[in-house]
Amino acid sequence: MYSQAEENYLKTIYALEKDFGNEVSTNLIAGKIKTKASSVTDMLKKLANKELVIYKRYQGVYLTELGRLSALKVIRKHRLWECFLVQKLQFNWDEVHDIAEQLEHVKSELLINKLDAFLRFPKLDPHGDPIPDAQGRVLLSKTLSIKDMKIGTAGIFVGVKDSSSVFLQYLNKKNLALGDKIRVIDIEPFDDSYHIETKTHRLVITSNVAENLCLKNVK
Amino acid sequence: MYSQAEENYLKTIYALEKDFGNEVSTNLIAGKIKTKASSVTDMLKKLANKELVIYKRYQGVYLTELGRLSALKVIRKHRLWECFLVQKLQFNWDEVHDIAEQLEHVKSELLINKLDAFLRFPKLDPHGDPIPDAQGRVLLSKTLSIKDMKIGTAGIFVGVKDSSSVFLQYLNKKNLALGDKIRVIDIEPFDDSYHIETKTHRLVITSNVAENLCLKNVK
DNA sequence: CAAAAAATTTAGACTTACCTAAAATAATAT
DNA sequence: ATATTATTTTAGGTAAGTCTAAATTTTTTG
Repeated sequence: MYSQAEENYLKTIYALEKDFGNEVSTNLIAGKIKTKASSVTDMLKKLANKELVIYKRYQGVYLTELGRLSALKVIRKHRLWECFLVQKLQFNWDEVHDIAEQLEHVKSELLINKLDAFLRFPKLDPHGDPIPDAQGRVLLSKTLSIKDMKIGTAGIFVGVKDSSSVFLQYLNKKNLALGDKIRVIDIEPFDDSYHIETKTHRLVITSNVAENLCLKNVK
Repeated sequence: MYSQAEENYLKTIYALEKDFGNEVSTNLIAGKIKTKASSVTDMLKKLANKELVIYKRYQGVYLTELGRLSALKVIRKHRLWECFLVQKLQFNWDEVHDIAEQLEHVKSELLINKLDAFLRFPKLDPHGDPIPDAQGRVLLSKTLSIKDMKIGTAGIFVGVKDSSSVFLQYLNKKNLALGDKIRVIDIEPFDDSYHIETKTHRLVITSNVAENLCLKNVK
């Protein structure tokens, strides 16, 4: 099977393809993985040799079908472990990412399928992300980031793009939780800040935050 | 913290000290870890630099107090994960060792203490081995291997020394399970084989097997 | 469209944890 | 007590994954 480093690259490339379209650049990967561009280049060559990605010098990469499925296996493991940590071990949603980053590399198909059953086949992880099934199928729910919404529209807060503990702790502090109905009251053109309101309060968020909140439309 | 390789050495040295007395030889470690003696020498120097072991060239090693506590932390994690796998995920006792070998290296004190609580603070793992507590305290239950028993005596089968799947599957096949009362009927001096009986059946085991079965005396 | 800037790759080096082969030391046997 | 054997260590090398610095290619810009 693949090394931890390889798995981390696959997972990252998968996520970046989703966010930035199908050709992912060396620097983008380096930024996400917190490594240097030269290290990324080395790894991309290795992944290309194993037919996990298509890589052409100076052109960026994208996953092959094999690469995509391999990435989804890692993502499946990561999200199932997050469910376990929150549902069974009573962790908060802002504490589980780093631990799941380790657990996702444990090798055993049987283990992950038994874990899936133990958790009663959850469909979403604690951050609202869909969990791929054993065959690598994922629901792609069409959610909007607040950045894409017009003034006056509302939606249900169903997921975050960034699941780092800093960001989630910020949301905790601001009393924003999955399931909340959020309405965009105003967008300030000067600094691109968003005025939003929930059932209980109003607040101002930066566009950076707005981008990381995923809402599902309500009519 | 320590690398996976370092943790594996600590765990192995701890186990070997128990079995073979306090000075553990390079070759013994190499045998257990399935590596070469020269690699062991390299690692022992590294562990000695970190004050985890006392090592003198050609003299073998033993753990320092720091080394012993570090080893016990790894062992604690290994055994708690084994409990989880058997009790919660319905694994058989012969399937969990290799998976626990991976899980034991996941770094998070909080995780392991929450897991401990989730499992209701088990005292023994599925192979009858005691689980160290968060402070590194272990029950050392005085059990006998069948090899140390006299003809005619009996005991309760409470643990195994070898938790490899091959050995545990052998026990399954021979219908020997933890909790069984086992009596030594006869010892054949020619080949050092043991004739034993349980409530339900009699069988002959080699001294190799006898050595790996731990019994608790009944009066 | 050429020059400057940005992105990417190459070259060479480092660390960890292994390995083989040879040398050194310890244990055993005659 | 010395010679043989077994064990352990040293020396030198490999692969994975990272790094820095320099070179190359692409993109941007005046």
